[in-house]
Amino acid sequence: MQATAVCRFTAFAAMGEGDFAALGRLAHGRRRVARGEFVCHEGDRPAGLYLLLKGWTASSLSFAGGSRQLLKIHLPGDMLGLPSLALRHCADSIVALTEVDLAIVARRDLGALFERSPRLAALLFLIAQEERVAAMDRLASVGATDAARRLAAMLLHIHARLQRSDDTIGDAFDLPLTQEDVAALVGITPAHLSRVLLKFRAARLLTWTRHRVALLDRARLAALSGLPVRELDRDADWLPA
Amino acid sequence: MQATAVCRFTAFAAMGEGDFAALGRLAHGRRRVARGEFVCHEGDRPAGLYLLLKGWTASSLSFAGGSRQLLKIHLPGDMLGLPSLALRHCADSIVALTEVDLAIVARRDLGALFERSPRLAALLFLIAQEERVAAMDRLASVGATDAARRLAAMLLHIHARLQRSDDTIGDAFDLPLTQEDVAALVGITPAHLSRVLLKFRAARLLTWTRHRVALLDRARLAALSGLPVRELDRDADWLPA
DNA sequence: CGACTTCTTGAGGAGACTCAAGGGTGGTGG
DNA sequence: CCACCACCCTTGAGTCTCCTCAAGAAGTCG
Repeated sequence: MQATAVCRFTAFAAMGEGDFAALGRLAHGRRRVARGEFVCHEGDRPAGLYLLLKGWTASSLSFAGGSRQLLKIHLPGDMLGLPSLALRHCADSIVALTEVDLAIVARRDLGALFERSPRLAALLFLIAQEERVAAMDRLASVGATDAARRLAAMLLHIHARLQRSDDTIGDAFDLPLTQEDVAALVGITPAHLSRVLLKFRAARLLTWTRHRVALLDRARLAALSGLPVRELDRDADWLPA
Repeated sequence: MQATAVCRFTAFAAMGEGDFAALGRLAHGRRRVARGEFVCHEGDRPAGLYLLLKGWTASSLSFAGGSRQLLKIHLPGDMLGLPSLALRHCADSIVALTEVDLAIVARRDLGALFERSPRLAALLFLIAQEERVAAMDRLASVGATDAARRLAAMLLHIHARLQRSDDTIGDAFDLPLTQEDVAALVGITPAHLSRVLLKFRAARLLTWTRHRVALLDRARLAALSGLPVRELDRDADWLPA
């Protein structure tokens, strides 16, 4: 089990030795997915459950007519397939944006986690709530703000998540998405995204070359986005011991 | 503990006697909120945790400039305040759309649930994932479709949820939202909503008088929405016993 | 009945879309 | 090492959805 995965859990509370061990036992087996390949398709029958170890994936939902919405970018440490756990058919398609390494998690083992490691289960529950907050923020951003604000919010969110697992990245990061992907993520067309980027560059808010992005003025981007910075509750004292 | 709340849990798997009892012990105390009053405000310090017993509430996020996005409509049986459990400050504001009865849930008792009723905890986890799917669907709808499609998706979703707790409602239901609220929910302006409704009525898709809505042709509305019908996994066999 | 909220409708405008063409950029193979 | 190709990004023109602002109609409640 990787450090980036563990830190999602320890973000909320300290873990005991037994919890670390139990978390390590959760995953059995590996799966490698090449860039552009799908981890699963929406509508597929049983959903696999994975921990993303290396690389980026994106989950998306397609509409008749060819339009699609990118729902979320998954980074190392994220669990894949959890929402579809509640359904008969996969809710979303998950595509590998880079070469990806997955750790396979069996449903039974997840069930056993709830039985044997209540504290860990509660932490996993908190991670799910954190994901809900992120989805709520994105919904608000997409539903109530214009393209520039959405883009600012999205870039800041990805940057903040990258920074959580590596606080040495500074303002710049590699973004293995095409502008078509980014447009599908913020809910605009690639052509319009290109125009918005033109303004951002002119305002010295960022640089964006190929797959490298540098956020030159995060404070102004944050103000533009209109979203508050979300602080995690870093010592949840109500959790079982 | 009300039947409508229990059925959110039993939707995924059967519960034992002990589970029913544990669920009943989860709530202590009641809170009544008048229509238009807030259960909590975004940015507030500690988030209360509630089970909605009676009435409707809406959670929303506001932006500078006065625009707001309604994130979710809560119906009886829904838990309130869970996403903010992961944060230092409340993520969303929750307002009572009708007179509302809440059951108060203490964080400690939630923690104890994970410790003593692993099966119930896993079911609560599944409910959280179900909420994530709903949020994903709404994000896709708002990000990738036009006003008519969004409205169709939203109405069908609320209807389906109402039908889950009362399968005698038929096609019609009371909707305690103003058109301003509905507009904020689907991410358009009230003026435009009014125009979209005009078309829907002309196409005999629905009737909409004051606070009463009848979906005359749900099949066409569903096709219009572009979203698949989500079927819950009705016997999750991986859960702890 | 009167004040208020909510809904409808109009005119004008802005943000974002479509379609299309042109120019980079990186990768691949000769 | 260079040429070619595929993909990606940019930019333009025209259009449409949706917004803003505003006024009037309709419904609701005291």
